[in-house]
Amino acid sequence: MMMAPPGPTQAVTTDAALIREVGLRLAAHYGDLHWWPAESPFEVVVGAVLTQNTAWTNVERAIANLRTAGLLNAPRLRRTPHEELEGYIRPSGTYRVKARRLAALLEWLGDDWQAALVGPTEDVRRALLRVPGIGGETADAILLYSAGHPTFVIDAYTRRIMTRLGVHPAVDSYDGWRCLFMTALPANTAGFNAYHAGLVQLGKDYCRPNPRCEACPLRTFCPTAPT
DNA sequence: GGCCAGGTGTAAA
DNA sequence: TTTACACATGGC
Repeated sequence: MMMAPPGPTQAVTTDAALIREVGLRLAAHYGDLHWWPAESPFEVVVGAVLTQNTAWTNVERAIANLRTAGLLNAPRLRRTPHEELEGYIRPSGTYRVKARRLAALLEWLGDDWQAALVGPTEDVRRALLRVPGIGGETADAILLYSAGHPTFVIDAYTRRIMTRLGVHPAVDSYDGWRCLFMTALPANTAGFNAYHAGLVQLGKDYCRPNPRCEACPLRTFCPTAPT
């Protein structure tokens, strides 16, 4: 990966070392997060699709609708008429698109959805990515948070935080970012879970679009933060 | 009121 | 191959 030559005040380090250091600081600040705001593994699957380009609060309303209707299980949700499904998930936005994507995913998963996610991580991941509407982030969120596979989830928070920290992948793509993290960190489900959870929390608490650098636990080695 | 949110696929340039 | 756009609701 490309490295800028260290400036006079910048410690000599690699992106990988920086990523590991960020992980330590996130853990020190937030503790060992095990996280996805869902009550069951199947909710993770549904939520992963519904949260595409959408605030989580809107996803919660949609999931609440499905829960009230008793549809938070694969066999029932899979057999729900399409227009009815659209109605339930409407609060999550882009609901026609998401209803179609959810239906395609449920169809691929089948009634025994957990069985469909068993196998070598990269094999299952490739299969998920062939489902229309399931891209890298959605696939990795399902694999990590619902099925316990050791894969790293890249999202808008991850990119924003790391970019501000001066970390850039060799290739600025989803897989480029994922490769950077998977290379830098030991392949460990709980570790990936806690790290990503910490990034999201940091992105909400401090590293917002308008950042609150003063109290950020990463400010001391973030080149973007005012000194 | 306008901007944006834990993306993805498609169609123009 | 890169860039732009559609999808759409609700919170700030």
